[in-house]
Amino acid sequence: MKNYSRQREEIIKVVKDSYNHPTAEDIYIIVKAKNSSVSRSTVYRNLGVLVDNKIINKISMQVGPDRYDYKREIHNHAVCTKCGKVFDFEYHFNYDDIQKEVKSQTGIEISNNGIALEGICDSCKNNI
Amino acid sequence: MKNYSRQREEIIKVVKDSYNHPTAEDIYIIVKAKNSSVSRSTVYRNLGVLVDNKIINKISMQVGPDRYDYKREIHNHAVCTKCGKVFDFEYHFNYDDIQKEVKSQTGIEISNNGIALEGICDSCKNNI
DNA sequence: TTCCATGCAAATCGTTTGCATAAAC
DNA sequence: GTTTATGCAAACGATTTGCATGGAA
Repeated sequence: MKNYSRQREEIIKVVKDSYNHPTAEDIYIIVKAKNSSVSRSTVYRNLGVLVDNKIINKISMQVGPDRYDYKREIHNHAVCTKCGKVFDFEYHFNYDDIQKEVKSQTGIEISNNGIALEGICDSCKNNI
Repeated sequence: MKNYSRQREEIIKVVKDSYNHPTAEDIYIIVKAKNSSVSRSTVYRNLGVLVDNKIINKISMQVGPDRYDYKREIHNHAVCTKCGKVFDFEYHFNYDDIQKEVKSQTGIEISNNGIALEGICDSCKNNI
């Protein structure tokens, strides 16, 4: 990350303070509401930079726009493939062992971000 | 799934015969090449139906279009977040226990599709 | 003869890009 | 003063939709 900018600071703060896996648009709205001017492209550009610098995670979705998550302790995600809601959950995966296995079988060096699983949430299951 | 159609049959066959996690566009090209006429919308519509009917899986990507995978034995995916390539790998996760934990912590009923992990593949790591 | 699926083109959604201006260092 | 970031609007890629037509039960 090169130059400081007010916008970038604001964006980081918003993601850090959001515990609900906001979308780029969510973040844009919140930053604007704080009477700080930003443009959508600045939000997208900075989210990209922050992901590259491993300050935040990007969660890609089966439905709807991508979501972002500030990196704290490792935790896992359960994503609803109907409505796109994201929940955190705890589970003791053996990350080191998994990492080693994946590396040897596929060559992929997995990022230690927790594991994302998919399914259908309660309210989606009932509202059909 | 309601009515049979030649196009749907072709699409299923193509996904079943592809072991490289094709995109909707890939599938469209292949079906057309078999001199069967299809439109892109038919491909997208049928892929949606097939996912809903749990005949195929949809893999959502951090980069590039979604990919599809015919459902066979359970296996896991390792996805490169730079180039979007998808690799299969084997690992003995305790799916039942994970499923139970996720359900009780989040309310999400996870689909038994294997687990997808993300990272950077060998060739992307070297080409920077 | 009703219902469902197709094909086309237009529309939509999320995101990226080019370019001129402004701010950081 | 050179580099890097911004804002705007336009472009883009992937996917969805409306509507008229064709095929299946």
